[in-house]
Amino acid sequence: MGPDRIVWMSSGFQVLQTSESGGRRAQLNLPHRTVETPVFMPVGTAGTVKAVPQDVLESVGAEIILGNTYHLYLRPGHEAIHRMGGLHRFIAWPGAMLTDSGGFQVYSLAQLRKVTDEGVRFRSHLDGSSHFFTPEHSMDVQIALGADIAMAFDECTEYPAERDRARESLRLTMAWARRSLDHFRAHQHEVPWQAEFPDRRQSLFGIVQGGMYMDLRRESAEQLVEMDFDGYAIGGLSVGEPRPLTLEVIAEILPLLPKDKPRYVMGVGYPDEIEQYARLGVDMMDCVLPTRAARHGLLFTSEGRVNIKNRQYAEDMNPPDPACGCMVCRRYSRAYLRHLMQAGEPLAATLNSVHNLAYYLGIMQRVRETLGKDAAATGSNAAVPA
RNA sequence: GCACAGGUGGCCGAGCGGUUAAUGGCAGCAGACUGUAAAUCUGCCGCUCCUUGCGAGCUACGGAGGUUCGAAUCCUCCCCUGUGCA
Repeated sequence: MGPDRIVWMSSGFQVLQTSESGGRRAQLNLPHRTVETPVFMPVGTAGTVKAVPQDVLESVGAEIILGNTYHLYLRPGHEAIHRMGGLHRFIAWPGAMLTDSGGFQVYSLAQLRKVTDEGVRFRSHLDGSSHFFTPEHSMDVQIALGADIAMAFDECTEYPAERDRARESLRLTMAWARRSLDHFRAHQHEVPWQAEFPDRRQSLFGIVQGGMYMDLRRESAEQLVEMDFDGYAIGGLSVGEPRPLTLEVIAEILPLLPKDKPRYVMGVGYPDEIEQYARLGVDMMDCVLPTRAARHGLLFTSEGRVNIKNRQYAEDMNPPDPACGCMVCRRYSRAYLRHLMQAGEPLAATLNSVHNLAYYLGIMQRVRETLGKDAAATGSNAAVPA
């Protein structure tokens, strides 16, 4: 049995082909560009995919990158960015962007925050100053930044979490999802580029939580679908749980999400994981791993992981990945990359990151090709009106 | 030549009579990293052996002696380095 030919259409999302395993080849039409999915999104928290210039991101095939509400609010400030024309213009990135809501920081900055129903009080990791984030505030910041996609303000539940804790955390996330959506709908026209693209609109995605409790997860998905977001994310994964469990949650929840809207698994993963999830029907993923690991000397290659700092590469004049055609592998040797790491040269971070991103994006490219070989013909960069 | 100050494990540098194979830092070796408080963090880092253990032995704080139950730490002589004065 070949892949079925059912095509799902929605405002900004066209599913071109769906495979037997559930994987979808689709196009996501966003205000700043059309993104081919399944897609991997490099993380650019503070307005930069660390160590990689924007033009290089483009040349390795990045179509959409992330920014972070919390970090950009603290510095340089969302209002300043709005005054400068929005995040795209500020960072000179004409492609698509997505901003995370700050929900992950509720998790990662656990030592620096206090959560109440109303919102979260953070102590800035930069200067210790106090800041109160509510769903409404997160929306205001994300609208001011003006990414193509904003995320609901959620609480990324830690692992392990007792059932009561996960339920309470989910209750908060669901209430915040409602408030996020209401505030977003009332203010989404205030994006900095609205005058430039009057017929395009920013999207808001809801985030499924529920810890590792499948019934809570299901409940979360159902409630979010009821609220009718532009897309749906599965959050709270890869926070330390066993990998089979991650897969179980994804496989269980994906079918509950609308087929005609993008599905995004947040914060994953290793190369084999993103391929696996994409073939299962995940349309979007993001992860700091390719860039962070790169800065730490870990390269992902067709031959597996290569810790380029290892002595064995000291005089290895082979390319980092012989099977890779990226601009780094075409030009530089393992020996040189190791030398740059050893010497603490900033170029090491750049070259390693470029390779890893090229590798990740190459994986997704291949997955897209095998999911729908004839999909490209329908491709178009025209944005679809709301 | 005289006067000070010094000579500590690959390097820098603590220790100044006993939990010292010797604090730290760097360098080195390896590991971790999953909606970025991360160019970070963790482990190892004198030699040998094994029953791999808060194991055994050996060697070590410029050199040689000495004092002491015990010395990198105190004393004597010698060698060397830096600074100042001749």
